[in-house]
Amino acid sequence: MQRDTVQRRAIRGALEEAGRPLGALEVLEASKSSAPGLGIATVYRNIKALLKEGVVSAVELPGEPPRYEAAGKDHHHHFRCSRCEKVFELGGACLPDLKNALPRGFRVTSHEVLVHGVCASCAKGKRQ
Amino acid sequence: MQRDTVQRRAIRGALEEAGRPLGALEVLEASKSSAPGLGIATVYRNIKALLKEGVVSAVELPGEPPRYEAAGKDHHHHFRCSRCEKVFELGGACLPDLKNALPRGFRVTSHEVLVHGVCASCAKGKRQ
DNA sequence: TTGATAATGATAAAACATTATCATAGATGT
DNA sequence: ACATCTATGATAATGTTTTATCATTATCAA
Repeated sequence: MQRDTVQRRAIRGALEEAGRPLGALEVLEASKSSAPGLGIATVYRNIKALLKEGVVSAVELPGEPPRYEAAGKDHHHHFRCSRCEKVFELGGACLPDLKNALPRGFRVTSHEVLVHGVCASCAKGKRQ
Repeated sequence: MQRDTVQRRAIRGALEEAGRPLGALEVLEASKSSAPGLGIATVYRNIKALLKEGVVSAVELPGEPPRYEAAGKDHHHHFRCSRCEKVFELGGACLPDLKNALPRGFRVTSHEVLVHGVCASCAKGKRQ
């Protein structure tokens, strides 16, 4: 994974410009305009490479395949629209101090929050 | 699913007495003492039935199969030990008001929090 | 421009948790 | 105890996402 290809640029571009985490198929769709004929295998290959490079990070979700977003952002969480199933970034909301909630002896390394609901677009009754 | 069987009682008992959410295989293990020869299919069948009855509820986790816990508890979240991979209940910690963090027009229906870390037992260096 | 070889696309295969199948065992009402 | 018919256990099948394979294409240094 060291050559500069249309596909690779398209995939990386799609992830960087999406503004929200994308699933593998979403990446495929978003990249097709700049890389016609793009195949899903190439999407997976490049996502994996971008993860290893640290350019992209995975957003794991309960019960469904991971989304991917540009790495290096400030700490944030996510919102999943139950209607269109898109995931959005959610800045500014975070957990309070956990000390009192933790059982004795437990050590925290990280945490994640997922908010469920309906996004603005879907709430307005739009198709997507 | 209307007859009273050893297997059914064992599975339900395991879930009610675990004190933490169990995965399907954990349920199998925990139930085997009271129901020798128990098969995984029966575990899945009964978990499904217990879910429908509302006796048990699913705890969905990012990137791995759901755990199951006794239903009807107060709002709470979960802690996952990255060493033994067990999931524990975490009472008392919750999100602050989300109003300011939400994009305009987004509606919230629910949320979930998962705290990652090391449980007391693993932190002490125990095997499990 | 060419040659070496990495990357791609199509698709088969893998990995997984979960569900279906089916013969048999066992719970229930009489 | 009997007859009925649900629940079980073993395992094949499914559904889904991801990875491997491999012939072909395209990048890039010389």
